[in-house]
Amino acid sequence: MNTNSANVAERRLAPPSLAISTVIFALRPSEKSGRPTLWLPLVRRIREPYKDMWALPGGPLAHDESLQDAASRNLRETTGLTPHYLEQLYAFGGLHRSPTQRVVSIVYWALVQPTEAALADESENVRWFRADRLGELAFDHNAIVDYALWRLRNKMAYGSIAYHLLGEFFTLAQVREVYEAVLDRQLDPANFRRHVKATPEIEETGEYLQGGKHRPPRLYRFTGTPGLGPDNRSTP
Amino acid sequence: MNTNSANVAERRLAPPSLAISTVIFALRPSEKSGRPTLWLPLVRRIREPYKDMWALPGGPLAHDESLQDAASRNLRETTGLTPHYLEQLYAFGGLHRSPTQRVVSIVYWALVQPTEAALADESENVRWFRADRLGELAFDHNAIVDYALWRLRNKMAYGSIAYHLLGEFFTLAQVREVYEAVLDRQLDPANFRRHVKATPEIEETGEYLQGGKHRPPRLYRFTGTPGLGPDNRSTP
DNA sequence: ATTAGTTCTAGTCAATATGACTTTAACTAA
DNA sequence: TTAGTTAAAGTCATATTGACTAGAACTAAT
Repeated sequence: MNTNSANVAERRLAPPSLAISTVIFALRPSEKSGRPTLWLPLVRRIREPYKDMWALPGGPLAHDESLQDAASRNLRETTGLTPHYLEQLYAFGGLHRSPTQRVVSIVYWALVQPTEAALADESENVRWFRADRLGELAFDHNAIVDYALWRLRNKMAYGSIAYHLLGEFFTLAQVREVYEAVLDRQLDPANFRRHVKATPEIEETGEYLQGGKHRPPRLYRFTGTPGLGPDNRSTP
Repeated sequence: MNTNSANVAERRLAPPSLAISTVIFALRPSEKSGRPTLWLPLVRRIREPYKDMWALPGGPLAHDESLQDAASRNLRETTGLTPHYLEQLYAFGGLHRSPTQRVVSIVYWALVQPTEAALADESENVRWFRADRLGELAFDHNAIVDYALWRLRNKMAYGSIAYHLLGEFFTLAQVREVYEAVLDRQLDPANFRRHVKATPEIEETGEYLQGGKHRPPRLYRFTGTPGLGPDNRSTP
């Protein structure tokens, strides 16, 4: 608690510093049920404030990169991932987000495919957590993740965002599992199937997924693009 | 065009500067038809770059105010308005938004009621424009306004945002006019009425609007709150 | 005072979308 | 061959939506 008057004076003079952070979602099989669940990677803080606590990956904005590039680079540096979906979440700028200085964080959120997520770097200081079992994070990062989850559920209910959490080919049951994992409720398989098949961006392939102990399901492919925002183009 | 090497070196060293801007929407009667139309206030730039061009109201972020407070203050200082609705739009951080330095702008958008908007300060350097007839603005502000309009239309199609552009009491026809102005298409009065009357946040008053040359319409009141985001709470 | 003109308001009706449910198909494992 | 499993298609009742009709309630003109 060394908030002496010199520090306060310094803080008042210095402009707010700008940081970029990312919330990265991927599906991984739950340890117990084996069903897909939402996970996200966090990094351990190695210095004060909040030393040793888990936090969202993030860092400063380089002078020669756009916000989106900074988020993308950041994500690659900490986890080795290249996301299929990356969008701005929100700019967080409350006065007391960090105890030592005023920080404005522009936060992005990303979706990565499970094959990629499985290869992601994990180490002493980078670890994946279930999105619904995070514990207490550094700064206001719990609130940020909550908001990202809320946005994800919202987009899921409408747009065709679920496909960015899947690989190139998938069965309709897999799509349903994504929805069930994110929205956290069961969906009627027959009605869900009817709904998805009415989406023009979903294309039948001639292939079937073999290996199950039941009738082999047809494989589909997603032909749509992410939405359209001001930068990359997206956000309803 | 004085981008000499000294300037470039300076720019590379300096961290990106942070600014807050606002897109302020209000309804005003169209000059020709008299029907309500979307307008927004712009300020004339009094220095380079883009000297004498029109731009969104904006300014720096003070050290002791939140992003939302900064937007709110900014809006009050340039137009004298206190909006009923204020929400973060997007953080714009492209590399070449400003020719002289790297600027990251966190942009808010606001809705004000027509009674207020009518009282808004207007001067040599502050003027209201029809949202669909802006001409060329400074920086990337045309793109920002376009995006704000897109977001407004999106929210309008779903949520109960239209009421923040109206006064405390309104007729169902007035609500429909707001939708028609923003979405730019005609709506069936009877069906629209059925839709709005199914909204629980809309409350009948015992009053009727007199003075028209036809059957006097009932007045209604909006009892809902803005949505819920991370700060103020909002954004689907 | 009557009538025409206007918008408000409450309905009808058909088409479409949605949720709950049933049935048949196609595979594996015993 | 049969039981078990999920895929896939279809049924049916209900809810929502768009297009439309008709009476109610006012003003303005005749």
